[in-house]
Amino acid sequence: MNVGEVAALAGVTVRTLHHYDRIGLLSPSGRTAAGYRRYSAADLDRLHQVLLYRELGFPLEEVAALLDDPSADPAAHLRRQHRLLRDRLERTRAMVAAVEKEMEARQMGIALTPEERFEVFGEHDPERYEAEVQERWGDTDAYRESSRRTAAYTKEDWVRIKAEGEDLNGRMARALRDGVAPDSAPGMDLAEEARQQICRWFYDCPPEMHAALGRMYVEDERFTATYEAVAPGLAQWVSTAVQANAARQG
Amino acid sequence: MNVGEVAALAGVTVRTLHHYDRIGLLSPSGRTAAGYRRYSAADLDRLHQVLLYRELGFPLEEVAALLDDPSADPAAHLRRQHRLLRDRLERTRAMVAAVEKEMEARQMGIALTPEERFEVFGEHDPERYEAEVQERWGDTDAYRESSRRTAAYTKEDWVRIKAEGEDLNGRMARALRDGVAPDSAPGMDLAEEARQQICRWFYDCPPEMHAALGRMYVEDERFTATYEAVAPGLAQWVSTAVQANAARQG
DNA sequence: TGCACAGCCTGACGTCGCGTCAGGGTCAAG
DNA sequence: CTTGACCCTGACGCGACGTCAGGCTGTGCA
Repeated sequence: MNVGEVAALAGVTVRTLHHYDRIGLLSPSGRTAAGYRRYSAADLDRLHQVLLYRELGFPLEEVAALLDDPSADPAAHLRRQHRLLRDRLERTRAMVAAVEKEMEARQMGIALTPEERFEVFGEHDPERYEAEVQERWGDTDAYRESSRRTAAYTKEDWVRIKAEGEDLNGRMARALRDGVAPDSAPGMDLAEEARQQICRWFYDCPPEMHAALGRMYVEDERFTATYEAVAPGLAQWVSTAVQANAARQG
Repeated sequence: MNVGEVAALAGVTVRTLHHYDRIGLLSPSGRTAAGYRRYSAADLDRLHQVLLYRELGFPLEEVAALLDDPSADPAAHLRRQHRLLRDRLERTRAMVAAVEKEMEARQMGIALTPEERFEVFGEHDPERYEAEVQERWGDTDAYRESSRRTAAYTKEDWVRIKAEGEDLNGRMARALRDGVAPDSAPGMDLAEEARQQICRWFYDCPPEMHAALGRMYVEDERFTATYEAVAPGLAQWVSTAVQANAARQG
C-alpha cells in the first residue's frame, strides 16, 4: 500500500507517516523504483501498535523502544495496552462522577471545596507507574485474574469497593492512633480483613503473597504515600501487621 | 493563594500557570506588591474548567473562547463536559473491546483484517461535533428556558425526574417487546406522555418540536445509544411513535 | 501520444504547550 | 542577617506534527 492509502485506513495524515519514517518509528518495508513508500501487512501491524500506544499518551521515542524490545512479544503489548485502557476507563469514570457531583452540588446551591474539585486531577503518573507495576506484576496469575474480574465491575461495584477500603483504612488508622500494636491479635485481624478484601474483589491472595505486598507498602513510595495520607505512620503499621498476620497463618 | 500552592493543588506545574497567565487564559485576579501572583477562589474555579477542557483535548485558545463567552453559563459548561466525557468513556470502551477482540483472535490463531483493526481509530472529531450541536440547539428559546428552570431544581427533583423518565422508558420497552405498533393509539399515548414530561420539567415542547426531537433520536448517535441501551430497537420505535403522535395532534 | 491532475517525494519553517535553565528579587525562620 | 524555599521575567528547546514550496510520478482520456 502507498502512504495515502495507509493514512486513510489508519485515520492519520500522510505527514504523520513521513514523520514516523524519519524518526525511525515506522519505516515502510519497501520503496518503489521512484522512491514511493510501500507498506506491508507487517507495517500496518506495527502502525496499529504505534497508534494504540500513542493514544495512551506514550512519547513516540518510548513507543519505538517498546516495540523494538525483542524480549516483548505481541501478546505482552496487547496485555499492557488492555490494562492501560482499563485504567483510563476508570479515570474517565471518575471524572464523569466528579462532574456529576459538581452539577448536583451546584443545583443544591452548595460549593465544593477546592480539594474536592481538583482531586480527580491529583495524580495519574500515566506511564512510569504502569511500566513498573507491569514489570513486577504484569505476568502473574494474580494480575490476570484481577483484570478478568474487574473488567466486569459496574460503577456501583467500584463505589462499594472504595467505600469498603476506606472503611478499613479508617479503622486501621484508629488502631494505630489508639496504640494497638500491629503484631497484636487485633492488628493482625485487621490485616486479615484486608487480605480477604483483596480475595473477594480482585484475586486469590494467599498470606505469603500478602506479606510480599506488605513489604511493598514501605518500600514503594507510592504505596507509602497512599497510607501516609490517611495517617502518618500507617504505612509502616500496616506493613508490619500484614506480615505478622502472614506469619501467624503460615 | 500563591502559584506554588495552586500548582500543587491542581496537579500542574508553576510554569503551566505562568503560561496560562501570559496567553491570557487564566490571569490571577491580583498581585502582591512584590509582583507575586495571587489566585482567588474564582481563579481556581476557572482553572478547574480549563483543566477539564484541556483534558478533553481542546486547544487552549478555544478553551479561552469558551470560557470567555458571556452567553455560556457555568452549568452549560458542566453539561458539555459531561457529554464529552461520556463520549470518551464510550470510545475507550470500544478500544478495550477492540483489544480484547484481537487478543482472542490471536489466541485462536486468526488474523484480523486491517479494516477491522483500525476501525476504532476511524474518526473522533472531538470538537467539530460539539460546535454543530451547539449551533443547532444552543441558541434556541427552549434551551434557554430549560437552563433557567433546571438551575433551580433540587436533588430530590432530579431523582424524581430520573425516576419518571426511567419508568416511561421501561413501559415503552415493554410495549416494543409486546409488539405494540409505535403508531398505534397506545404507542402514541406513550409518546404524548414523553412530551408532557418535557413540558413539565424542562421547556414548552409543542408537538412539532417533539417530532423534530424524534427524528434526532435516530439521526444522532448519542440519543440512539441511550435508547438502544434500554432495549434494542427502542430508538426507532420511540422516534416513530413521537412523530405519529405529533401528526395526530397537528 | 500528449497532457492534465491526483498523488508522491524531500526540505524547511511554523505552531502549540509547555520544560528547562539563567539571572535575580522576596520572605519567614532561625 | 543569613540561609533556603519560593517567586519573578526572559529566552531557548522540544515533541509531534501542520503547512507550504518546488519538483517528480502515474494514469485516465481526448
